[in-house]
Amino acid sequence: MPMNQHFRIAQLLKTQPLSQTVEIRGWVRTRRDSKGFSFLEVNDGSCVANLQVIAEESLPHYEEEILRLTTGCSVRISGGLAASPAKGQAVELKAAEVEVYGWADPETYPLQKKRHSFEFLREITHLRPRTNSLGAVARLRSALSFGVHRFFQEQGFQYIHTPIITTSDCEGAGEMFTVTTLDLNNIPRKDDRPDFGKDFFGRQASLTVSGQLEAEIYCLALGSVYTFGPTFRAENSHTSRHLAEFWMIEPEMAFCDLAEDMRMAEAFIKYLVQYALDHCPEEIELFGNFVDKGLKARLAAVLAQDFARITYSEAIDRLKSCGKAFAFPVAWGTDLQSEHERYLCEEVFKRPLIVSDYPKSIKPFYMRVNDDNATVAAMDILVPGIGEIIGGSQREERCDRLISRLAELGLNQKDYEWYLDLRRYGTVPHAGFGLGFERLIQFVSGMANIREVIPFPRTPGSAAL
RNA sequence: UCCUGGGUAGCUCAGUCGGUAGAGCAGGUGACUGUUAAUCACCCUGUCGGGGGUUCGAAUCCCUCCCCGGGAGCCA
Repeated sequence: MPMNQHFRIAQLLKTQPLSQTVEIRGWVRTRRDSKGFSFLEVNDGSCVANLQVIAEESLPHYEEEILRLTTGCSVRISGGLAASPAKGQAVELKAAEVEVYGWADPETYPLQKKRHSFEFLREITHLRPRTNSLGAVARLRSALSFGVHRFFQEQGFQYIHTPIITTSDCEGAGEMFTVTTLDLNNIPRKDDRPDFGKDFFGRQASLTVSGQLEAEIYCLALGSVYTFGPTFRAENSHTSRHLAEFWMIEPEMAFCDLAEDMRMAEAFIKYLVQYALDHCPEEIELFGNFVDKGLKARLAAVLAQDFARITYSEAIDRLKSCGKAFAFPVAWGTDLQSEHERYLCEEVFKRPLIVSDYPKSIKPFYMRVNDDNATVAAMDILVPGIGEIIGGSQREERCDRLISRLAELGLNQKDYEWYLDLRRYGTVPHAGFGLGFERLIQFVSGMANIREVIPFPRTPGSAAL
């Protein structure tokens, strides 16, 4: 029994302490009346299942209170747990006492005893976790968060808190949100531009788009590290897989090359899928039944097979020779388009796919240049239905190569001196990747829209609560 | 930002050729019932996204604005 003196329904259903007096606290999902008594379905958020409560008419306030209970009312109920005589549940609670904490006027309470569209539920951000599906997502998210930490802790990684407010731009990651305390009605200017010298930090600061560069610092001191925190992109993206605020996991490993990076990433995803199946079987069952019929088979397939692997150059050859007409032309040196990735991942390989060794011209400065001097040691992991879920690379550890890459890309070396120091002093081969946590939850749950897998989605034009 | 589909009852939607609106679910009342998406009967609910225009007459046609979904780009 937990410290707060009442049973959680999840535990109750698991242990089934028959003929004991127990007390539950939760919210009424539905009420059905029968001759002489009522059935109450109570959910306390601990699991998908409700507990069926039998409330006899002999209970005090039966007419005035119990017969008025509707979806959403909060209650405390104590009584004896008994085997249920009817099908549908193993046990039920014979109420001896029912106390109503709060009513929920059925005329105005938005949640009804029926299925709602996810679009509608998005409009009631503050009530949607009370539904079966969004509650299940919340539990899955919590479990997977813990699973992330467990994986890395088991592997000897250290958890690093990289800054949320940053003054370094992880080039190529996307548009940044500026953090400022300047008076927006009267912005000080210098040389016809805002004078960030007068701002809070004495320079322009932003919300982080990636903790990678900072994680490298600790990687090159502690060996293997990871970050897990909020990340912000000010892109005007209107899709089912982009958020302006999302959570990213970024491991960074010293003495590690791209091959090992890919092995680690594959093992990580498989670990989390297995973790979800082990710790959230009822939630996965629910998603499989109501959200995505093919979910369970797909997750099983992910665990059973190795991820497919292909280099960028091989991918280009494959796309060119497949005879399929694409809206965007296929040419070496240009980025793979969504349709190309989907074709390879969903039609050719039909499983997660790792594409590696992209042209250096389309990748950021920090990726390690391969011996061909044309490609870099980068990799993306694509999964069916979602697309890119991981992007990673071996980092350029050779100081002279890094300096020439900065110059090639027209970046100011002065801004990266600290980063270059990591190569000047005791440099080591190292690699890492970034996993979009919400995309992972989408993949594991089958939820089609990323706005359903984060409690409070932030997208262009929308930041409720 | 571009392409595309939408906005009608609390929710999900239908609405023909332009003639001021309907179903299912939810809700209310009653009946029945160890029920479990309960069942049956009856009842209630509308600024048809906003504004403008065409017309005798607009949910329907035209213009415009707002909002939402899906796709693309960008990426995780």
